[in-house]
Amino acid sequence: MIDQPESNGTTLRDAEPGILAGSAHPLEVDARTAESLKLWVVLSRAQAAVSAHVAADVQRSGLTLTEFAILEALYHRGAMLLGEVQRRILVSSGGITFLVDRLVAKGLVERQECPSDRRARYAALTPDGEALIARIFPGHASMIARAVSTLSAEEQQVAVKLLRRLGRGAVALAREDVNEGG
Amino acid sequence: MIDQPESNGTTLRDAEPGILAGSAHPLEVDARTAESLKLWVVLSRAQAAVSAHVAADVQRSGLTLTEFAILEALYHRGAMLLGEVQRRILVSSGGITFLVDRLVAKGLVERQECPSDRRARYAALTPDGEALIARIFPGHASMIARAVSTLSAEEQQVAVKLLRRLGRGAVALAREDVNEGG
DNA sequence: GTCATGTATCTTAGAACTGAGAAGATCATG
DNA sequence: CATGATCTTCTCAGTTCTAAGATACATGAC
Repeated sequence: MIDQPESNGTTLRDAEPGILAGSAHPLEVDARTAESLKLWVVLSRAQAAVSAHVAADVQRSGLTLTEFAILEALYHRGAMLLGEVQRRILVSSGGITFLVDRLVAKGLVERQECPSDRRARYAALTPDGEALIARIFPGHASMIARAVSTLSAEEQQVAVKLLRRLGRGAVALAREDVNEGG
Repeated sequence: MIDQPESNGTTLRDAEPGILAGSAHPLEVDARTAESLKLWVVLSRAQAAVSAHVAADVQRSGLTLTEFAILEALYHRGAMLLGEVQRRILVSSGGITFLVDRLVAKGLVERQECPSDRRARYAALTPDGEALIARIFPGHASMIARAVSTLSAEEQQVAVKLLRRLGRGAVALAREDVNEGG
């Protein structure tokens, strides 16, 4: 976590990427591009702000955000191949090995062989892991609800629609680039 | 970056936190909370997806995202105290020392004494640093505009308003918690 | 069969941080 | 001016993760 969490009340203050009036440099982009830059900034800051809440909550159970994401995925989806978990929580292949190792050491997760493919392994919750996630998930959920409660239910629905489209669009664009560039 | 970027076309696929139909467990939260959880998931995924574009772009100049954020802040705001930069780009106090050291080693940034407070140091762009950021910023800006172009200009404005309020609200809530808890 | 290619996980080195605390400077107060 | 509280940066050990390659298995063409 970032230290000096309050200092002078300007932590996480509004972005104002400096492109606007009062900048040390003249305007360099048109208004439309400026709005896109602002979107990128507020998107990152909102995510960081909510993430700080979630991380603090999860940390009280002795878990990192990423560890919790794995437990939650296994809880709600059942056992999954390591590669599936990896793509779902967006870490590298080395990262998923590292994380599952750590959860195994904590006794929360176990590896299981895959009968149809001897390269692959399942990750599955142990009884301890299932008990832990079942115990903390409800509080976790209401904690998130509180963290985003600045938006009304209707506004949250609008935000979900826009963000889902934004995310999907960015992923699709990245795939296009890969296909054209490679 | 995460490897296996395409594999089976389901990377970054839609979240569906597993709380809905077909889950291995019964519904555990009400619809309102489920929508908040979904907001948290799509927020994180959208941020990650756009961030991947930005990081790839910036990496072509031999910079990390965080290094670029520092250069951009100094470019648009002029020299800043290390603590100001730290709060602006959201890293730890150790992190800002580390990052500025690295930018100094690259010849892009220099430290300057603060005449009114001998504890403090300014970070300022060197001519090389200024030339670099001036050269890459326009392309960077249009690259971001492209990454978020799935949303129309009007939708981007709506998203900015909602995300700004969401971020501010979450930060305010965190401060409340600190004041009550400490 | 066997060869080439692709896939799934693991290993390793090291990059990019965080967190705790030290050291020095400043500020507020009596 | 003391004295203590608070900043500001820096140090350093440790954590979390990435990238690249290794290993082992699978799959399809021949």
